[in-house]
Amino acid sequence: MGFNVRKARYAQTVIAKKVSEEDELPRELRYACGVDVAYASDLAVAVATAVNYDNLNIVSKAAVTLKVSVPYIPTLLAFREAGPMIAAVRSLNVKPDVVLVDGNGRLHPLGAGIACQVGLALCTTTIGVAKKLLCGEVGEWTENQAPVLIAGRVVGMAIRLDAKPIYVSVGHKISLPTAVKIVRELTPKGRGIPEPLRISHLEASRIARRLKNELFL
DNA sequence: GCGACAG
DNA sequence: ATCTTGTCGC
Repeated sequence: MGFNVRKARYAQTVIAKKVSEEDELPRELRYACGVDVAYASDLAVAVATAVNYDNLNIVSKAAVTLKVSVPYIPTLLAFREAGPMIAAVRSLNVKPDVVLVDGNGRLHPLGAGIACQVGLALCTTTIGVAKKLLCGEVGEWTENQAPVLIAGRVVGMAIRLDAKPIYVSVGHKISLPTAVKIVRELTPKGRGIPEPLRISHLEASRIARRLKNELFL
């Protein structure tokens, strides 16, 4: 049972139409979450970290380990990592108001990155945060941010909180301006990435390394 | 056909 | 993403 690239691409065209770029967040944000995935051979370790929006203190952290068989194919990342990510967020003890996903949202060839897929599945507000540009061209920088365009359309924003820029895009139920604002508020000075994502990344890496040593993977 | 390509 | 120690720098 191999992975069907053609069907996956078709699914993305359907997903792209269902994404909402309207702000549908509560007035006051209480919990923000960050999800990331690390690997130990074919075992995907997804970690979701929920923090208090105001002080960034951790309120809940959940890890899920699942065997994955879908290969990593650029633009089709969601079919490999969305499942573990969704399971991790669902394992949290709190329901986050917004979920930051390690990867892109609308900043994708078909406007259906992993953040969109996770948002639709959880029916929650999501934001895509990538460390490297997948596609598109970076426009003119204004202050510390520049739009990312695909065929003249703004699909994301490159923002530099420190040295290297990160790429923010709409996942689901949020507008790009609001997404950028939230990413900035969740990124402490000196860190170049939102705190809940940084914590999830470190935790997932630690767990993956433990699995390799203990299970000889 | 050629080159690029989130994690 | 992962394979990998020490080392240069703030």
